[in-house]
Amino acid sequence: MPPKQNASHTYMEIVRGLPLLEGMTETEKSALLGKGRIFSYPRKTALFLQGDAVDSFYIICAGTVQLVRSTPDGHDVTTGLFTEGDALSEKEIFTAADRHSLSAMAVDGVVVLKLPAEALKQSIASSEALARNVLASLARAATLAEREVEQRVTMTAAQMISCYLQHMCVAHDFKPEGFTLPYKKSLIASRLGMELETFSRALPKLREHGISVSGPRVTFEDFAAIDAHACARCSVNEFCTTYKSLRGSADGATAAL
Amino acid sequence: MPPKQNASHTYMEIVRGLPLLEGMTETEKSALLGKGRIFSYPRKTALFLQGDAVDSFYIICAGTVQLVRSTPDGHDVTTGLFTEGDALSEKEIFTAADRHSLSAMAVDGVVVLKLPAEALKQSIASSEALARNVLASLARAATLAEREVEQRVTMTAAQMISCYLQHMCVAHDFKPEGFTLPYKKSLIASRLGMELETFSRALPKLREHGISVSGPRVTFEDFAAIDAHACARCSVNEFCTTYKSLRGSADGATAAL
DNA sequence: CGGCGTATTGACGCACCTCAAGGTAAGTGG
DNA sequence: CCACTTACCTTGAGGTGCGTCAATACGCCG
Repeated sequence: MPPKQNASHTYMEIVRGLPLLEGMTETEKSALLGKGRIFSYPRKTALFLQGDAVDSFYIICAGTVQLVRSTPDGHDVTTGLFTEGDALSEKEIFTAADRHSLSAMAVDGVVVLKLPAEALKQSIASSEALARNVLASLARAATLAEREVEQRVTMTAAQMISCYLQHMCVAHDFKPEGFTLPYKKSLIASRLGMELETFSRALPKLREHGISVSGPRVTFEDFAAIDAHACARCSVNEFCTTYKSLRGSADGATAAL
Repeated sequence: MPPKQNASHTYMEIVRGLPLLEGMTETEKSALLGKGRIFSYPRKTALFLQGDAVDSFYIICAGTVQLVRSTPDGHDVTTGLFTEGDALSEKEIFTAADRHSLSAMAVDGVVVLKLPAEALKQSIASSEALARNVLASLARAATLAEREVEQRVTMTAAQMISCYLQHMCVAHDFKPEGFTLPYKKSLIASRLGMELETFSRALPKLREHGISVSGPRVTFEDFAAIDAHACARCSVNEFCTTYKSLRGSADGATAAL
């Protein structure tokens, strides 16, 4: 199923503003982005599949993409969820892997800017700013992945969920007083490397640790309890620092509940 | 305990030949390496500790370094083992993290070339070849870390050990017909994120899957069984491809046993 | 010899997986 | 409008792999 092409210009504007391109001159940006085109993928379709040639670089303009590996015994592992502003397959391009070892599936309707891998490589050679940004982005990805390994070893399911919800709250700029899960629970469970049943069973336990979840609705109720349960072990938690200032008022709000 | 300084020149020559510096001119190499100095660290001492400032880049000339995170509840997780030719703390330098979140411990006597982080950044800006190499190295690190997450989700302890031994065999250029473990078993277990007891108990099971381990001695006995047990699930396995040619003769050897 | 670091082995508990049976909620067709 | 389906989630019962604690064995060196 060939992806539909989309002529919209607004997406290009979104892309131009991304941190990944920060510091590049407008001419440099144009030189790079001019070589790309906007594509859209409907729900459940693949941007690329395990085994496909690595020839493109993707920047997500809208929607959510899931990276999945299908193991020979039929199990699927979601290795990452990416949304607006994220880039895809940088790693593969720079490791000089010629085939994808993961599939990228559109979780919902997805719009991407698709660039030839060569174009990215050329721009990196000519733009020092881009090189710096890509380096930083890869380094960040590597660090995050390493932390995930750690977490899986040291934390229980409930703690991982707690961490993930906090992370999500910051990343999507949700209000800690209450927000709705942006993905299906099964998708989140898969992302966290656990079974849906385990995920489901862990949610009620979270209430004892300061987070209440009913249906798709999440509320952070007791910041101190959240901290004690998960933050202390989770080193990647922007939540703690991000909402440190909030915490005074949030405690007040909790008292008022 | 301040690290001893070592005046040896031969280490510099090792470093000059590393893939990481491949493609740089001799002048570029000298400009970069001239800013570094050789240090040696005795067994059990720290190159840097969790919380230290990120100010240096390390290239290991000899020995083995263990990256560990100490969790608040006293558990240690080894996130990586690095040896001659590997680089340390690239990730931290390029994520612009100002503090180390892991400690680096010398497993045995370790000799490193220590460079100021700034020197590396400058050289990257001026040498396109170096920029490419560092990009590739980070991308590779990120990919490997992601694979590890996957493995931890999908594989049993025995399978992870099998994969690790195969990987080790290739990385250290050991003979598959028999080699001696280069690290203590407790270190390997820690690296694989499992308890020593679990590791110990898994070893006898490996015999049924084509790998026999007695004491520190490892022998790959049945390539087909190894494949069936671990390779099919382990996507990072250079072993399979590396020894594909060997396999015919190895099968012969197995038959002869 | 005794002490020390390292590895093996056993018994037990817990966290998670697996299979299976409801239970909602939204969409579909008559 | 209501039965029916489908997708998604919850809940229960039972199994298993790994962690934990504890006892024991092995190799090394003083």
